[in-house]
Amino acid sequence: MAKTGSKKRARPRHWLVKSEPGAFSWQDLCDSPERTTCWDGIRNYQARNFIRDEIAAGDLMLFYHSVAKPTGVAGVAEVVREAYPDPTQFDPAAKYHDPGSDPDDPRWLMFDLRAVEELPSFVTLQDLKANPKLGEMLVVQRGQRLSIQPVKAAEWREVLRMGGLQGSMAR
DNA sequence: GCCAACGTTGGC
DNA sequence: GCCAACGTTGGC
Repeated sequence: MAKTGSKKRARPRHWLVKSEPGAFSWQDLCDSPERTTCWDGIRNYQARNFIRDEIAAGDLMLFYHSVAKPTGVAGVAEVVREAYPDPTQFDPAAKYHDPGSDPDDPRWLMFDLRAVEELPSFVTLQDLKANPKLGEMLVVQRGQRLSIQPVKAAEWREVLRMGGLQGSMAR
């Protein structure tokens, strides 16, 4: 596993995380102690590899509501603790229990996420799809199910602009 | 509720 | 290693 400090790319990087608001919404994040939660339950290898290899403390994330009316980006969150083992994989009672994961070499990782700022105006998926500058953004691609997606710097700026957020975070 | 797209599993 | 079957995601 990558150790802290081994993630050498320029910081901060930008991401998009999906959550079904019926299970955990942007408001739920804001209402959490310290406006922070652990992002557990990731059981997809590509997303796991992002957590393990690329997501670092200080990275910023668009908090996206999937399976919602409407779907779209609700706010900006910050990674406040990077990759550590997701304990639910070892809990037989947990939905995300994975009996195949070795406690000495955990298969699944999580991180901690803190709400930073709500977008003054919610940016819907429809809005994103309608913006030609975002034509290559992963979340607008058909069939894109990855629950943690990298976001390019230009896309990040554009989404924040659309949501009415200017300033330092929009760099 | 429908169904397209995708990821995983398991037989061979 | 192939690929059909299955389960899940997620927009509509």
